[in-house]
Amino acid sequence: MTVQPIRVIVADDHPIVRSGIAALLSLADDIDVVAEAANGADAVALAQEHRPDIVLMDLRMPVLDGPEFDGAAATARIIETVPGTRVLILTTYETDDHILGAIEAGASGYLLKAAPQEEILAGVRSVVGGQTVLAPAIAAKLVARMRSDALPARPKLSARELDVLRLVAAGNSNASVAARLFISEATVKTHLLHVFEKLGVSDRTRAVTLALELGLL
Amino acid sequence: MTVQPIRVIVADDHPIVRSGIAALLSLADDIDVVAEAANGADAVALAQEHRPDIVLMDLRMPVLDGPEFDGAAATARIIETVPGTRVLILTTYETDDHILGAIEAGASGYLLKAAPQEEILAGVRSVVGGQTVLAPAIAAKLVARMRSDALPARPKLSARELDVLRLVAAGNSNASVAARLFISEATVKTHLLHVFEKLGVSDRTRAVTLALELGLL
DNA sequence: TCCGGCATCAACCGATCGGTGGATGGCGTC
DNA sequence: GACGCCATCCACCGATCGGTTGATGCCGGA
Repeated sequence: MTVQPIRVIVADDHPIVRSGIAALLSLADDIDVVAEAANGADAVALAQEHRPDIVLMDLRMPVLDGPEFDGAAATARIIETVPGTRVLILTTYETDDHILGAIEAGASGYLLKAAPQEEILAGVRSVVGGQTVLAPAIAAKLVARMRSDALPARPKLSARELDVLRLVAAGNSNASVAARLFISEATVKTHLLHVFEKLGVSDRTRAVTLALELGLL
Repeated sequence: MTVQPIRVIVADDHPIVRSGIAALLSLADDIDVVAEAANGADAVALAQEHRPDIVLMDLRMPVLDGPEFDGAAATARIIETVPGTRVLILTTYETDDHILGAIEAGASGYLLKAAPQEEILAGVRSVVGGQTVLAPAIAAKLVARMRSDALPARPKLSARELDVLRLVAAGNSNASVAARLFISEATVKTHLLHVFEKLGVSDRTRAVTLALELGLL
């Protein structure tokens, strides 16, 4: 009674890398490389044919004639069309701009090609077990990204200006803002004019959208 | 010539958990527990006093009198005031809503209390080495969060209504929108009125902010 | 054919907005 | 004291907005 091995397809445009990964995986008794793909389109076709447990996907592969499939697009296509197959992304650099694209496309793991062999094998086993795997460097980038999303620049509107702008953003007229803040409409308009000056805009709507973009609201 | 051990403070409001973690860490020759804290304020004070390599921080601790410090706030305070000290967050549940707060506060790692002991020890060593550590379940939550951010709900404004609304959001008057879309101002106003109806608002500013909230723009 | 959704357009009118003069007073810093 | 920033306020006026009437025409589906 033998345990079913993890069936893997390796997708990378560099033959040496592809063979190297395949050779590494072949050393593991519980992993079986069922096919190799040199580009995204082949990866999708082979995945649909073999229905593997995992596709090891290089993020950066050339886009060939016909349907355009870079790593992220191929990932999305596989996840969409081959139920039960997970995609483990291999990237060369942690600075790879396509990482977020692959996240959005539904990949289950992200490892660096430069990772120790044990880490890649462990990653394969974890992903089959339903886990999400992030190489530490990629986790750091992800965290930094979320941190930068959360902490945008902090400018220079006064507390009162922000009070007024918040109420305007919620759809209040100047008269309504005035009533809510117990001030006159003239004061509201003055605050708004100051806001317009500071943000370099000339209408309330743009003031609000820009303030949102800048994280002021 | 002995290697300098990793100096750790353990912060958790439950004595049993605290002792358990401290005992686990004491088993490791390269880790030295220098203090224990029962709440965020104590964690901050002890970190400032001992300047450890790492604070193991429970995310959910009661907020006591005086400065209010839950796990995330204490994390921010430590990172701000104790250079060289990193914070490794321990959470009970991967569904913990405070995880993102801790990320934003600058924590370097996130592990589940239920993780295997080796994983916690490895996490401590990795974080001291400058790496970011994510427990798989937490990585999955982070990834899911980024994915949901990327794929917001998609409602029911027509293409033309969205065209108009986008230009309005950018600060264009109705006349300017009309010129840019090669239509009359009356048409712009009609589209806007339809947008107001569909979104249940009565002014352009609120239409824009709501559309942004709903992911329409 | 009918119907609904969408895109386009007009005229009119009251409400609201944005801009442009002004103004006072409080506070903190030099 | 002078200065800058902030908060508050006024009157006036042209520009713009939102709402309310209408209208036509195109397209796709039943």
